This record gives sequence, structure tokens and C-alpha cells, in this order.
Amino acid sequence: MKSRCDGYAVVDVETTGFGKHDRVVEIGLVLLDARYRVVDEFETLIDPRRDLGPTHIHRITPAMVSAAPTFDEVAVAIARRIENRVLVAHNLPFDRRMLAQEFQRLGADFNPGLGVCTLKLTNQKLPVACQSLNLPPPVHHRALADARASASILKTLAPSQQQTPAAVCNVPGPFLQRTHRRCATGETQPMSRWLSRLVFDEGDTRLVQYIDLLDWALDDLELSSDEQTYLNYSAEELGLRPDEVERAHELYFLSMIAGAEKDGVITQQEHADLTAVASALGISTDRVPKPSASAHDSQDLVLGSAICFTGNYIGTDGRRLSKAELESMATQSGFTVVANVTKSKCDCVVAVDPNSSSGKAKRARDYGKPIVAAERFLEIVMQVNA
DNA sequence: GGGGATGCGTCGCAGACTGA
DNA sequence: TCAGTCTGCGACGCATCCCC
Repeated sequence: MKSRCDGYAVVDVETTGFGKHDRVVEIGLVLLDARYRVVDEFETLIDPRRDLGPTHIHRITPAMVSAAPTFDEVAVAIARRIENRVLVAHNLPFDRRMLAQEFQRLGADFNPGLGVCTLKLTNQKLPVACQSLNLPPPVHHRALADARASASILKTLAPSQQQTPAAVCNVPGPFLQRTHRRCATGETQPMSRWLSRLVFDEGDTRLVQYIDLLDWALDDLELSSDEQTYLNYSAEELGLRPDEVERAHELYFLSMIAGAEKDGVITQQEHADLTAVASALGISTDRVPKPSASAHDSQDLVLGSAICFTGNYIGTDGRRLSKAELESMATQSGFTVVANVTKSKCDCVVAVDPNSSSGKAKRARDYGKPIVAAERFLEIVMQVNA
């Protein structure tokens, strides 16, 4: 079996600059298992066979790299450590691009998937993020120290968000050719937020590891034959008996139900998703809770979400509710109101017409954000304030 | 300085509203 | 009915941030 998920590879590189022709001069790697435990570290200076660029930043001198290996001499060691792991870095696009350039020079394909960017998670510079999270400040611009700092940030933030590796990664990784279900509109199912609500109250780390893999394999709600084969392989490697695998499936299914019921409502969409998961896991679909009588398809409108309004809502009494009134109701009910639809600070758009073609609605679709009807929003507000 | 993402401000357009 | 005003929205450009 070529592909599997072994946890995270947190990377940091020091380079000669930003450009297409710049080179990596130092790399630090911290390898974590699926429970964020450090299992290996790797660091090496690299002789770029050219000038070292901003020495005043990375403090690496020609004398230091004179006896260092070139990238092609350490490429295999790096590739083996990154392979089958979710790549993590502070400003991931930069590190990924620099590594890709190095591997491309060797004629090798470098496709680690989208990975996790701790800069995106924190919106702060590395030292500031460490300070904010009460983590030890890194020896900045030392590759391994920065990678360790990024690993600490990941470890600190991910569990607090109850996120498994699959949910953190949020995208198909480089591991398997996966099925990826799309709805009629061509958009991806908005599962990530729902999955992030899951909590597995289980002390057996082998089961938790298996559930992590299950979560990753099932976030498209289907188990392809490759995924099924891989899960069987992983269960065997973890030493799980058939009854323990069954228990893991049961735990996962119950956790999904708990996640779906967390807002007090089982929507039609959640019912359909739970049914799909039950089928994939060989669990009787009779056990899937029926949709709530009042449940509309609320997609991802969850208390605490950051929401943005578009359009003017006319109530059943014919009175127009201003945006200020809607925003006030939202704030009082526990939502966070944002003015604009952005990738990072907006979870959901509340629209008078969910099929709206307003700019905000369009941007929400572009970003894969759910668009919820104003009626559904008001229904939730009334439930909260009842 | 390169590249990419994000946030914010400005401008113009269209529709709704208001008062004469 | 018409003109003026207000509001929401889209488009665009610019600034900022972050990595070395």
C-alpha cells in the first residue's frame, strides 16, 4: 500500500530569497502523529551552491554551509518524512513553493496537497502567535525552532477546535485517490464545520487513531474501495480486532448524531448525510434520527457562527426588518455579525432569498460558504429566545 | 523584492423611498 | 408624477501582511 495518513509534517525553510531562482539553505521538520505527539525531528543546513541572500536575516554564513549537503543529497530524507503526512507551516504557501522548486529542479513531482497553514489559523506573525498562545518564543529564523513553534501552535489550536487531522486539513490530502461528492450546483458539500463539532470520548488511542482516519475517509460521505482497503490495512496495523473496528464505527456514527443534534435540530440535509454515513459503515439506516419537524435545510447555521446579511427582509406582517434590526437580533442570540463575506472571518450568509445573486451571495458561493434563508435565521433566533 | 491572501475605501449604478 | 435623497450592492484599486 503506497498511501496512508501518518499525522503531520511541520516544516520551516530558510532560503536565499523569495524568487523562482532562490534556494533553500536550511530546513527544519517536526513530525507529529495524529494525536500531535512529536515522533521525529529533522534539521539540516543545505549548500545552495550560490550566494546565501539575506544573511542578516537567517544568519547562515558561507562557512556554515561549506560542508553541508546539497538539496539533492537530502531530498530523499526530506521526502520520506513528508510522505503520507499533512504538511504544516507558518505561511504554508511560501514553504510549499520553495520545496516544490527544489524538488522540481531534481525532476521530482512534489504534490503535498493543501495542508495546514498556522499563519491562517492565527492571523499573526510567528513570534506574536506564540506569545498570544503563551507558547515559548522561537529562536526566530532558525528552521527547526520555527518548525517546533508552528507545531506547538497546531497542537494548541487544533484540539481546542476539536479537529481531527482530516478536519484540520479540510481537503483531500495527497494520500489516496478519493471520491469527492458534489451536489447538483457543482459545489462541495459543506461538511467541515459539522465534522469539527465531533468529540470522541474514547480513551483507547488506537481507536481514536482509527476514527481520525475514518473521519478523513468519510468527509465526502462515501467510502471508495481504495479507502476501504486502506482502512482495513490501518486497522490491522493498529492491532484492532473486528469487534473493535465495529466499536469505532459505532462511536463515529454516534458522534455524528451528537454533532447534528447539537443545535437541537436535525435538518433534511443532516438526515441525508447521516444516512449516507450509516450506509457506508454498514450500520442500519433505521437508527438515523428522523429530521426535526420544523427543520429546514439550514446547512451550516450554527450558534456562534460569524454571519453576514444580504437583502431586505419583509416579515409576514408586511413590516420591513432593517439590516440593523437583524444584526441586533443576531448579536443578542449569540451570533457574530460581520460586514463582509471573507474567507476567514465569515462562516455563513443569511439571505432573504438563498438563491440571491447579490455580490455577497456570489462571494459566499465562490468561497463555499453556506447561504441560509432569513426565515430559518429568524426561526433559530426565536428558539434561542424562547 | 515575489506571490498570494485579505481588508478597506471609493465610486457609480439601480432601486426604493419621500415630499412637493 | 417628478426630482431629490438614501441605501445596498458590485467593481475596482490600493494597502497591508507574511514568509526569506
